[in-house]
Amino acid sequence: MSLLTEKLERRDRLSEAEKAALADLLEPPRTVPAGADIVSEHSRPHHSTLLATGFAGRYVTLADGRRQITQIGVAGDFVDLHSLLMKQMDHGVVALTDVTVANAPHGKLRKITEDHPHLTRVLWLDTIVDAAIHRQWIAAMGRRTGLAQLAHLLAELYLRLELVGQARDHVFELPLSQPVLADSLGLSAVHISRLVGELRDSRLVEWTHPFVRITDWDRLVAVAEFDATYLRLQCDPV
Amino acid sequence: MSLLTEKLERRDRLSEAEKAALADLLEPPRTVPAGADIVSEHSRPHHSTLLATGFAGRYVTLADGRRQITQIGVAGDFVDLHSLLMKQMDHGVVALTDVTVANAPHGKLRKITEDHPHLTRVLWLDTIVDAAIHRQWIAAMGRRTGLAQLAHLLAELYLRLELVGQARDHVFELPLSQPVLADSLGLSAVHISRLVGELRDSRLVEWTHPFVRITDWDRLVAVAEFDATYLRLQCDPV
DNA sequence: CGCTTAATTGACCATAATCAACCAGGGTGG
DNA sequence: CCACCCTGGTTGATTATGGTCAATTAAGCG
Repeated sequence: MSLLTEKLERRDRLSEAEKAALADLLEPPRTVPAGADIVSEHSRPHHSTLLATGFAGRYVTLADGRRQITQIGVAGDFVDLHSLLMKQMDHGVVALTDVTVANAPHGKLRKITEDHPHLTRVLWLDTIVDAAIHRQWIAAMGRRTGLAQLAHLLAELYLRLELVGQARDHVFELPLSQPVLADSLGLSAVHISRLVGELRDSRLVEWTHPFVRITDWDRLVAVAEFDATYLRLQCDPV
Repeated sequence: MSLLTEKLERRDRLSEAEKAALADLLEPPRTVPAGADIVSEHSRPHHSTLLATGFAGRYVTLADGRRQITQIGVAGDFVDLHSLLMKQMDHGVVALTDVTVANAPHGKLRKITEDHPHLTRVLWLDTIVDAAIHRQWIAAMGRRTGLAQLAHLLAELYLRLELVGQARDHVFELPLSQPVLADSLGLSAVHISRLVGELRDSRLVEWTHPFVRITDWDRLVAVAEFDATYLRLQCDPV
C-alpha cells in the first residue's frame, strides 16, 4: 500500500475505489537536493506535491532576506495541497534534507473532488490539520518560552513521524540543523543551541545528531503543555 | 443576497443551485454576548457557525490561564467550518464583541460535499485562507518587531473588513481592547499601548477608539512588509 | 456613585538577540 | 594526502526588545 493511502487511512477508512483513485494520482517520484525549493514563493503550480521521503519546510521570506519556517513537512505530507484552490502560493517550500517527492496533477485532484466526495473530505481534512498545527505554533510563539516551544516541536514531530512509521519508542531521526530549527521557532541559532543544552541537562532528551531520544515523554509533554488533540490522530469517519 | 453568498462570490462565481444550497444552509441567527464562548475548547459540535455581525477570536488556553488568540474572525467568516471534519475542536472561539451567529448543521454541510463539488471547493478554500492567515501570523510573530506585527494586523483586518463592506477609505471600526490585541499578537497589554502610541506618533494611523483611520496605507504596508496575496482576494475559478 | 476594566506612563527586570571567538566535521582542490 | 574553507555547534560578553510591577487616570456600567 502506498505511503499516502496508509497515512490517510489513519484518519478514516478508504474504499477500494478511493484507493484506486489515489494510486492513479501520483506521477513517478523525483528527487530534490537539500536546500533547493520544492515549490517557489508566489508560483502558480499545476500540481500538488507529495513528500515521499525526507523533510521539507514551508517558509516565507522577509524583506531583509531572513526567513520564517511556518511548518515542517514529513514523509506522507502534501506540502502544497492548498495550491489546488489557492492558485498562487502564499509561501515557498524548501527541501530541508535531500527528499523524494511525487507530483499530483491538479487535473486529477479536481477529478477526485468531482467523483469522490468522501475522499475529498479526507484530503480537505489534511489541510485542516495543517491549519491546526499552525495554531499550535502561534500559541507556542506567542505565549510560551523558548524551551517549551522547542519541547512542543519535538513532541509534534515525534507523533507525526510515528504516524508514518518513521519513529518508534520515542526515538527518531531529526536531520535538521539548529539554524533550521531557529527559523522554525522564530529564535536565533545561538539560542537554539542553549535550549538544546537545557533539554539535555534536564534529562528530557538525548540528542546525538541526527538522532533524538525522548527519555522522559511525560515530562517533555508537561514542559511543552502538549495536547495531541490537534493532530487528529484518531480514526473517525468524515 | 446573503452575507455568506456575497463573501464566497468574491472568490468565485456561484451557480443558482449553489446559492440555493447556501440559502438553505443556515438556521435563524442568534446572539452571543461579548466575552462568551461561541464554540468551546475541545467540544464536538454538530454544526458549524457563521459569524454574521461582530468580531470573534479563535483562542487556545494555556496551563496558567493565559490565552493566545490565533485568529480574529469578522462578519462573513465561518468560525469553525473545520469542525465538520476535525470532529473535536482544537481550540475555542470567543465573542470579542456582542455578535450574531447562525448555525450551519453538519448534516447539511455534508450534503453539500456530496451534491455540490464546486461549492465544496469554495468552502474548502475558505479554510485554506484561514491557514494562510495563520502562516502570516507565524511569520510576524517569529521574525518581525511588535510594531510591524501590529501594523500587519491592521492591514489584514482592514482588507478583510473591506471585503464584506465593513470598511472603506482606510477607515474601519475596531471595537477590540488592547488586552485582546495583546492576546492576538503574543505581547503584553502595556506594550500594545506603547505600540499604538508609536503608530500614532509616526502618523501612520489615527486611532480614536473604536475607529481606526489608516492615514498612510503605503507606509503602513511598508512597515508591516504586508503582501495581500495570502488573503486570496482576487476572483479565480476553483 | 462606586466598581471594574481599559489606557497610559514610569521604573525595573528578563528572555532572547547580537557580536565574537573558537572548535569540529565534511567536502574540495592543489 | 592534506590544506583550506564552509557550515554547524558551542560558549561568553554585551545589548535590546519586550515583560512585569506599580501607580494614575479615564471610561463604561449597575
